[in-house]
Amino acid sequence: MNERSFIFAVPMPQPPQESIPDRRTQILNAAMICFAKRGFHQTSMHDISAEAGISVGLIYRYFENKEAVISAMADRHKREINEVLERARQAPTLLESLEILFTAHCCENSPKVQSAFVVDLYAEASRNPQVANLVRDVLGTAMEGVTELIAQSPEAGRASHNLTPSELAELIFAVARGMLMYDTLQPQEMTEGERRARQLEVTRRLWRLLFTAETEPAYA
Amino acid sequence: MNERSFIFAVPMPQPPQESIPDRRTQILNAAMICFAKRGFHQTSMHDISAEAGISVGLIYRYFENKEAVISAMADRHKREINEVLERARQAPTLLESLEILFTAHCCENSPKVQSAFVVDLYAEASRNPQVANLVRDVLGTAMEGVTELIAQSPEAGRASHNLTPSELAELIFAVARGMLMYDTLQPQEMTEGERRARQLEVTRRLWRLLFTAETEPAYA
Amino acid sequence: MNERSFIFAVPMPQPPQESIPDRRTQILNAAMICFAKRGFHQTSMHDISAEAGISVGLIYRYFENKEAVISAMADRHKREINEVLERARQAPTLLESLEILFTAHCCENSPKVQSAFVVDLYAEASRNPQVANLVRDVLGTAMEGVTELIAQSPEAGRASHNLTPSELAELIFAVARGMLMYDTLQPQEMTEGERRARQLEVTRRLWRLLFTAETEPAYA
Amino acid sequence: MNERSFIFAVPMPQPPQESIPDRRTQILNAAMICFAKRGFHQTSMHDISAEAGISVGLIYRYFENKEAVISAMADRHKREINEVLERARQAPTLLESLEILFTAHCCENSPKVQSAFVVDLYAEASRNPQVANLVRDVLGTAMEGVTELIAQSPEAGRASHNLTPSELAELIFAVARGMLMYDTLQPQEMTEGERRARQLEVTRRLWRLLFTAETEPAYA
DNA sequence: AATGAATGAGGCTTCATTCAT
DNA sequence: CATGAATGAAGCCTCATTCAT
Repeated sequence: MNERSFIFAVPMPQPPQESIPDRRTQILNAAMICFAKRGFHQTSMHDISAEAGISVGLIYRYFENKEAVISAMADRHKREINEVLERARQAPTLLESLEILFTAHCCENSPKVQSAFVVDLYAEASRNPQVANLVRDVLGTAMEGVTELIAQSPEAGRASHNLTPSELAELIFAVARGMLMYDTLQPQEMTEGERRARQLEVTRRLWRLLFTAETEPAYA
Repeated sequence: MNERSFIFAVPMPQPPQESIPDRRTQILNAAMICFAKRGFHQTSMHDISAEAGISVGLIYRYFENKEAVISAMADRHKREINEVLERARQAPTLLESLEILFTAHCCENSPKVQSAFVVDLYAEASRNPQVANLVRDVLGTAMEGVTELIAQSPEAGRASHNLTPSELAELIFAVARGMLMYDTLQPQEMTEGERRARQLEVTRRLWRLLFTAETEPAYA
Repeated sequence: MNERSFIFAVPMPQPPQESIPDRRTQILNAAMICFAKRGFHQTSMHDISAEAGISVGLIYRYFENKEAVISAMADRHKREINEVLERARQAPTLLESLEILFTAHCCENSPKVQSAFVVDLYAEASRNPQVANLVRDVLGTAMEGVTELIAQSPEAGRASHNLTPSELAELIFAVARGMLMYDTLQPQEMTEGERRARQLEVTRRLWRLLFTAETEPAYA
Repeated sequence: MNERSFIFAVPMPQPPQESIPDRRTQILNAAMICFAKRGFHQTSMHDISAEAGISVGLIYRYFENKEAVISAMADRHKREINEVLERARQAPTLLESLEILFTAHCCENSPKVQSAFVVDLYAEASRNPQVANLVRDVLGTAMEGVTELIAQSPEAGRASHNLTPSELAELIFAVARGMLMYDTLQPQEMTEGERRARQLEVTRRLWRLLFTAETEPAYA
């Protein structure tokens, strides 16, 4: 949850934050698994407590109610996206940045963003304005970040189209969301790697299109 | 499965089903409104019956259970997409075909496909294999249709990229799904027209990119 | 619930209102028994449903929630008190009127007012303003009725004190409430008759005091 | 049961218990506030601990369970009533004695007897025999005390009725309880003073009636 | 065909009570 | 002595489903 602490916790004996994740995190991890597996509203508080290996009542010491768990989850999602964005910024090329950004949902270590969860989150957004605001906010931040990355990247300058960075970002995000939605249809047995490959295949095709100087590459 | 038709359809080919929508249709219309408004699992059978103006029990005469209503809904969605695809095929240009195809979800007359419903459907697909199969099937058919349209279209030939029709269709559908997901975030007060415009704006940008001969527009 | 209907329903074949008390009444009867036995907040919805011989869910077809059952109960109590008041008005003497009025809570046929219930109602009134209003209203009506009865009764005129009818009513009601509260301490095995006798004994002593012309009776 | 005293009370007889109210008292004070505000069964152990400013667990060090808190509360109530009775005995006239006795519930310093609590106590008595016994005991003692006061008072002798001291006490207590019950209906904003005045007004009317020689006041 | 009363399992939440620290 | 995290039973309420009318 706070990878940042690695920077400061170097000489410390036992960094308890890492080894014993606090209860909220434990519960949110369990909730994410359940939500991804069954959806928000199909997940019972008992499901979460069982997944977390604690009693039902204990959840209520850390969250006011089920709604609050969903909100906290959405909130954490926001923070995670921001972290991913941060990492994406540090990639050497635009393409690599985008690959980091758009495969976070299927290749991160276990209890991270999962496509089913994100699709559910959008579905929820359509009826819960609070969730809608949050998702819009996440999306806005991420889009700004990418827009900026594009504006600064040398590839974008050489492109053959006349779309603005912002328009490009919009297209890129649309394709990413579309592929994430598509991911939902893949049999659950598919490995993370396969999912990731499938996503990248299509996405790469798009940005090759967007950020390639001219027709030359293919038959040059 | 229009039970009515057994009674009336003896001598005549097939007239009354359309004018007097049968109970199943009436129920599915009501269900679509509820599903779009509240989601599958937030919608109670009572909600549907109230929306349809009938009793709860009556729904069970036409559908085995709630699950069956969702399946039938998905099924109808499939048929509707196929109809839209048929209409799309008859458009004079590829661009127009695509516009027909990709705004069905926001500009059709009332109880038709709605973005929240489709997003929910994908979410459902991720946990219900039957729904997943159905959605995959719909998607497959539609993609084949579009692939074919592209293959036959003159614009595609003049394009500056070297993507196959199938790859292009994949990209197009990804963007469409992505924009549909985005639609979910729009305030509910937005009119159908505004939604449609928003969707098309981005989508058009994509195909202008895909189907335009050169940086300098085709007519230069 | 509507004894009044006797007036109109004379020639009818089968007066269904009486023989099959409607569900609300059935539930309220059960609730009264439970409330008297265990108190409002110790009574579970399951207790009520079991006492009524129906399922828990059914209660919710007739009452929005538990609170609503309590309110309806209080409301019915109000109507019952008004009926008792009506009967009391028709008694030949003031004393008899008062006896009717103040023994209703312990001598009526089964699911009627019970002292534990009334005491609980007052306790509830102290924290639920809605209940407080209702109780105040009942009390106000009853006090007005009694004040009027006193004002019109010949006994009151001959009394040796100089208290107004309203002051007398206030005293009478205070004693009645006090004895009702006392009733709460009686072992539950005590019969209705014994309870009634106990109440009357003290109450009679009061009004003999209030409505007797002079000291003469005792040692005349 | 002041465990503290074991530590300090070795040489001295019994001084510190009073100045530093022990934990039990602190808890009971908090409980009284909660019980009066919400009723026994609406009050959670957490409510009490919060009101007392201690942890929940600590309550269990001093009371076996919630039931025991209620019992102890009732017990303390008994002792308090006895204290009041003692003070009442020392008043110069019967009227003054009674005034002391019957306004204890609304004019004492903070965490003392409160009408809502007493009404709840009687309600509880109707279903908990142990509480019933205790209340009966309190009442019996108080009544005996008052009966004795009446028997010894010169006013009682001059009265115009022929009721025995015991019968008079019974009437007086009934009115007092009745007014306490009535107090429950008063808006919570009413000050202690107003409540007290309201109570006394009616009660005084009664004893003026009981202890006045004649229609023409005693001094005519 | 149609109704809607009825059921009861199951979900959310609270709370008395225990116990490791 | 004191804390408050933890448990789990129990209460309120909803809802899919059935069935007599």
